[in-house]
Amino acid sequence: MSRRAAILELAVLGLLHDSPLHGYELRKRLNASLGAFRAFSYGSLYPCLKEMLTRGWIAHDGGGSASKRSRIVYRLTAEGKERLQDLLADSDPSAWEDENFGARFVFFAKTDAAVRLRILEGRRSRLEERLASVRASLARTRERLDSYTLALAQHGLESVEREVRWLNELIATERQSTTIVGQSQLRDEAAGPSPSLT
Amino acid sequence: MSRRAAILELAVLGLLHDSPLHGYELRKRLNASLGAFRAFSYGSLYPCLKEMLTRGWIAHDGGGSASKRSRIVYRLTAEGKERLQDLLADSDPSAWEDENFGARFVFFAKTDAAVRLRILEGRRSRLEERLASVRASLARTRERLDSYTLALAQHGLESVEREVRWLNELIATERQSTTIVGQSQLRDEAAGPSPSLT
DNA sequence: GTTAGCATGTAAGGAGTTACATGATTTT
DNA sequence: AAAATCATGTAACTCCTTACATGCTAAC
Repeated sequence: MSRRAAILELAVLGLLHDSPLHGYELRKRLNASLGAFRAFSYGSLYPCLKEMLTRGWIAHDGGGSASKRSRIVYRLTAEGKERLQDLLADSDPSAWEDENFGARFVFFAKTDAAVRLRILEGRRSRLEERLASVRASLARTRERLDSYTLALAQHGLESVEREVRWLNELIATERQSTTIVGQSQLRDEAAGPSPSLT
Repeated sequence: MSRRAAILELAVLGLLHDSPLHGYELRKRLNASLGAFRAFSYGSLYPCLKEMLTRGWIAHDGGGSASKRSRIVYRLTAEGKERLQDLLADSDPSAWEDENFGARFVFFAKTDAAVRLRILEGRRSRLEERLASVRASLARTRERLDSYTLALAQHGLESVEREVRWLNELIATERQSTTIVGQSQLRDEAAGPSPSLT
């Protein structure tokens, strides 16, 4: 049974939400979208597709008699769409970690403003916890550290601070859109709020 | 047998290079040093210690008769020190990936300038490859992407660019130290070159 | 004297990769 | 017609976590 890695399942559902795809192509897009934080091999993708098929999240045209074999094109079912929303909305504490947040963010345009806001805020508070704990541990051990370890810690801190500022901008933009447009903006998904990115 | 994860072995050798430690304490320091990119549980640490013991990289005082049990304090052997240098110097392509680079950088002060420089340059060229491939894929697909995916890609690119600049500074500093002091600077390890970090 | 934290260890299992096996289709 | 690359799939193996089992030692 093997409780499938949420991240791979999420990514497959997200990609198939746009258009039907076969495994080989799916894997290329997977590693293009998630490329920065994660890569998957066929050895994990194909078994995952198999299981998602039995669960009913996805389907393929097995209808035709002796149709062209080779490519097996999967598409999302209605249950699969629901499942995608559930996965995106799920706020298990691990959802704020680097990889899981990244995977959710990639498919942001496929969910609604309330969920987006919750994810962004969850991520931000996760990063702020991390900042606090790193700063504390740095204050405790600063004297004992060589300059390389210090330089790494410093660079790490600044990266996290940068991400927090980025999240602040995104959150501000989301709130504006929500306030002005109200609930019914679930329709203008494809465009998104276009936050400033300088 | 299980070809042990280089990263855990490296970290243990690096920590014991400073002072003898027992497993429990080792794990705390491990997750403090590597904290940002990696965490280990006892379930991987203790078996690793056991194997490193049989390989002769580390040793513990089994000499005393019925000495205080409970804590088992490990120290680095001469072979262990060599092994640490080998691991730090090893330039397997995977050595430039995030986690592996981080682990090497943490123990930079424990190796010599030539190795440091090679690692920094290896990491930089790895990042430049990544930049090139992300930029290429972005150029190809820019039109098809929603603004969220674009924002994430943009933020990711800027993070990598920032790290490249950071590496450039470190490399420049290393080169200066090497040129001025020559080979014999292996002695002033503990201090390090103190690059500017603004 | 009992709770909390220190300290060591192991067995089962999860999540994924590598390497292999196989065949179709396109390119040269 | 050979070589490359598209396409699917599986078995073995790696690395690590979780959960458990066990006892010591300090604090209240």
